[in-house]
Amino acid sequence: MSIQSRRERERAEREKLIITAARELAEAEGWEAVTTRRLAEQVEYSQPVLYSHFTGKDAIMTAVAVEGFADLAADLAAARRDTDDALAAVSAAYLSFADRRPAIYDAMFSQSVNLPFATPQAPAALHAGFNELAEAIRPHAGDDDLGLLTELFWAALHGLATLTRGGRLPHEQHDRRLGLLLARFR
Amino acid sequence: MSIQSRRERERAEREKLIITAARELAEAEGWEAVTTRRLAEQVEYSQPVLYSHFTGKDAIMTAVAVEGFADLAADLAAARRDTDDALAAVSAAYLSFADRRPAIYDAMFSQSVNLPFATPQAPAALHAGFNELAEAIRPHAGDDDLGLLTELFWAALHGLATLTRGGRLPHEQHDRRLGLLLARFR
DNA sequence: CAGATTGTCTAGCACTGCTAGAATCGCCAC
DNA sequence: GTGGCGATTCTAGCAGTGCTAGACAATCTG
Repeated sequence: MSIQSRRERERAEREKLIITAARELAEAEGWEAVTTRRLAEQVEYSQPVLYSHFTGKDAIMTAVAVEGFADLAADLAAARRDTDDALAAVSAAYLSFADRRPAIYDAMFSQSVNLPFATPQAPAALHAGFNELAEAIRPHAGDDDLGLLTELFWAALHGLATLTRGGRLPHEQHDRRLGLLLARFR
Repeated sequence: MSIQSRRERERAEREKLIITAARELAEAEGWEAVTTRRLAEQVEYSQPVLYSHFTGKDAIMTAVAVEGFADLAADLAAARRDTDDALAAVSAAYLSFADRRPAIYDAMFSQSVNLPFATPQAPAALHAGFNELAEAIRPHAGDDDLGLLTELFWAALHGLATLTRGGRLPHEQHDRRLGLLLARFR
């Protein structure tokens, strides 16, 4: 019993190590630099070990994404707590997250399609983040369906984040663009 | 002179053939199925021929994207012409394009980062499409900067398109979400 | 028709994700 | 302690990727 639980603990630690290494490598050099070989070298194990923890590279990216949802939800919650203009603060925190951690943001919202999203089976942290957005919007929802309106607002933030990141929108007027969005939502 | 112009013509035709084959393959099976080998087989030449036309696979995707900008601009222009609610028509046309032709849409807005965007060097078709959006928005811009507002509206549409496509937003309430967006922009 | 040039292809490099089977390690009964 | 046994980990390799050097063939010129 004890010996088996130690093994499971070690296994869990190594799994965490893999996820962390993947995240750091992706943050430093982008996901295309995260190869199974480099990842294995980073955690000082051979490639096949990765496959005893995850079904494949996609699953590793998904695990990183799930971590990211928790981080994002925490950022949004903190932003909403420390201000009296919740909508502006939460929006800024969201865009800041996307800007500071583009690789994780990509894993969360642009890649790894295998995660359940708009269902109860979605990761709890994802619901938590969505709820932070929803609470920030609630005062401005009026008669509109809060869930739908939150989805729309999220989509707008996501569009700004991805288009800016991909060079489709210039960084310059970023704040004014956000200001326009906020004005249209209240 | 004549003989050289014939060669250049044949070369241009073959280049067009490559782009068309890449687009069709991507539309049928997604970009991950578009390998240089399959593409070469499709156009009935060997792989290195591709590299005498394009610097690499990215350049081929970019060429497909440029074609896509023209198609999208045409769709938006047609939508704006045949209606008296320009904003709704253009928005619906945009989302319809993203939904019907996801592979091309990805090439245009999610991949192939090498294209100049928010500069005069951007492809003419891109400016044309942007202008269609801007003209649809102009009546509702009020005192806001039309360019920035158009960028914002575009970002919102883009967010809706990509999140829906990636399974992040359920298809179901799609129309109501668009209705909310339109309501907030006029 | 010979020679030069242009164009094209064959073959191969270095890399990818992933896996079968060999080798090694750690635990347990004796 | 020590041998044996299972679980774990590694070495080696497969089939595929984008891309390219150098051999080959086709084409036009004098």
